[in-house]
Amino acid sequence: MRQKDKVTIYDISKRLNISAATVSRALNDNKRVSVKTKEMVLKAAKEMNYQQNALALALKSGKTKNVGIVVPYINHNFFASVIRGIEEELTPVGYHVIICQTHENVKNEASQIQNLLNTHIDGIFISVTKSTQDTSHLQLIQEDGVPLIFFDRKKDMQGVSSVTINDFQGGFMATEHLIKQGCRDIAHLCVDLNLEIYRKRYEGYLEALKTYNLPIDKNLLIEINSDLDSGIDAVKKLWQLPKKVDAIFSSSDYAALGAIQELKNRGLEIPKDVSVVGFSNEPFTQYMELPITSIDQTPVLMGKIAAQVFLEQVEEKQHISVEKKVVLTPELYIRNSSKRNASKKMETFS
Amino acid sequence: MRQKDKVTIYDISKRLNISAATVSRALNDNKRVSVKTKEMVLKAAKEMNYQQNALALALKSGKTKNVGIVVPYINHNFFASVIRGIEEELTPVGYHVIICQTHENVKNEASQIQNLLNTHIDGIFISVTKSTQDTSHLQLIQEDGVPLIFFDRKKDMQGVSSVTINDFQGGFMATEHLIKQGCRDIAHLCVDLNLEIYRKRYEGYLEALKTYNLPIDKNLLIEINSDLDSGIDAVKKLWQLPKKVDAIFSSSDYAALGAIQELKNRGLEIPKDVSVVGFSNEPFTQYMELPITSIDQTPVLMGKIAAQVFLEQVEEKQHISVEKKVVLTPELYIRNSSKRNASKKMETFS
DNA sequence: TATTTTTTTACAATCGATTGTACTAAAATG
DNA sequence: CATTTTAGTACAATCGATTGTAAAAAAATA
Repeated sequence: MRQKDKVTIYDISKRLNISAATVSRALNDNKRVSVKTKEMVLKAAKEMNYQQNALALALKSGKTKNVGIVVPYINHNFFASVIRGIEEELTPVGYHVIICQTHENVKNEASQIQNLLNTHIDGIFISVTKSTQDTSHLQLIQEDGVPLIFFDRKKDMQGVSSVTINDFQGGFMATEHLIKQGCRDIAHLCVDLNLEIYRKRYEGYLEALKTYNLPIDKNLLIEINSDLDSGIDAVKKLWQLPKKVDAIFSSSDYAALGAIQELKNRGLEIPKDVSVVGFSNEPFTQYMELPITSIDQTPVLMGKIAAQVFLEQVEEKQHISVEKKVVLTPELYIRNSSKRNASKKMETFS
Repeated sequence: MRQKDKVTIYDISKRLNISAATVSRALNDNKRVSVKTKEMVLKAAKEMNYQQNALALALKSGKTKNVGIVVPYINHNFFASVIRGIEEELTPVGYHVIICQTHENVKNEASQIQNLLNTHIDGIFISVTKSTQDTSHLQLIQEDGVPLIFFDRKKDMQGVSSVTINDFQGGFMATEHLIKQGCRDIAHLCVDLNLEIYRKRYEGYLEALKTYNLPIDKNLLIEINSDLDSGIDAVKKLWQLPKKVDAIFSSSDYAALGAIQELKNRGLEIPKDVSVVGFSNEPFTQYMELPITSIDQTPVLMGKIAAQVFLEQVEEKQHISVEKKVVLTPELYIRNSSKRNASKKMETFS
């Protein structure tokens, strides 16, 4: 059976000697069709293995039952997990999910969006690139009347919903945890402060220090990229300072790992001499010999909530698309890289 | 501009006082339209910001420029990377990628496929679930005349192309490497031997032992799941044997990690006492304090090749869809978990 | 039985682009 | 100048499903 052999309502109508319109109405359980005819049509449809042509429907209705997801990288655990969450929520209600990646490039972002709009998508989920400043390509989505939902990395746009985590709280929790473990001189490795998510984590860190009456030392703020080498470099910089820190809170798990490696190289004991906390709860953090304490961003949940927000917006009959800002609470996973009480002897892995 | 405000060829035709057919032909650079008219139409189209309606085109042509990818889990590094490869290859030529995950459940697999076929997909890429035995849902794809391409986990079906890695060679390489490091009693942790990929790795392991005239001891074959605990259990079982092994080749990186942890718990030195090699080159293997030697499956490349095979098949004018079996060569990444020469002192991480 | 009301079904337009056929010009030929 | 050829354009059908309007058939009423 090739595509062209697909059964249509016309085939059914011919076989039953009724009009295609009646077949269509019968299939849609319209009251204008007699019960007898309905049964007849339904039976024939089943026998002939009729499948509704989604394209024709989409052309007529303007709804494709497809949504687009735009992320920097699809194979990063965080984004893949958000996508999974969205997918799990939308597939059961008949949507398909189209994935696009931008490689952190705004130009790609714009063209992917243009592409999606052209495909007549029913909605777009996006986590913007690090370099996205101008939002004109995002406004195109609004102008087309397509629901738009930000997750994690958002831009401030009127009428656009978003699902994020409370990065401020995450930063606070991480720092507070370190303080409660007895740490007093806590360094912070931060990624680009121009980005809201990283800035908020930094502000949370500051707030925790303030709350517990600890001094704030600007020298303990090190700017990094989100990679292993940055963590190594950061420790090298920190150890050039006269006063040595006894804890590091890194906005990146990768940098936290690099920091740990460099600290060990210098013969320091973790967490006894220096405690370390990361951010993102990347899978590897729990697999390490020395598992790393980290903040979990609940990405699957984030995806699910984003999907729910979308569905609400779509089903909103009155088109009063109220913007909705959902902020999820991050979770602290305490592991051996910061567990001072349990650190006399290194526990079994896991 | 709402959906309905989208500019159509009729809008252009009205403005220029010509027929829509001429506009269509002009836009498609048909020779039956004069150069003057073409220029006029192109100019108007640009001014009015005309965008071709992909749905109408799809309905007419039967081609949607969408492909489906079906995988067990989208947020597993391997699959996410293959998807990325496919996406990178197909997006530039105008395709969109629709992702479906099966959660290793055949029933989901069947319904996802049914869904995709219903959406008039131009092709389907699939890595089947572990439990997929019956292939009737896959045959539906063929019967619909939709190109089907297997990657990694395939089924033997006539006329269906596939892209896999040479698992036999991977098993051989891993084992040979251990032998060359001086190991003589090599255990193998294997996942379900009913699955071709795992069975081939096992066969590669056997072949390497044979090649180097090492005895084959069935007691050194331990069946595992692909997780950390399985690795721990495997070592416990192995250490109940009278003779202790000096190397472990695991078909799973996770189990390899578990094995390493258990070995360390027992006070054994790695790689001096026992060398360990994993499979898949999961990202965490290189981040460990003791980085793990592993076999890389080049997933991004696998995706790209799969996409190319698909494109060839689609562009095949004569519909002589020749089945094509591409087998990629795996790569061995040697790291400290098996590097005996360099193991007097543990090297810096990375 | 005649008329009105209700039920049921058919016709035709629509969504937007493509394409075979037909027709009207203009250019080329005798 | 008349006729043939060619270029350029218009008309209409098509893809498959939906839906407003009209018409036919059946049922209910006078």
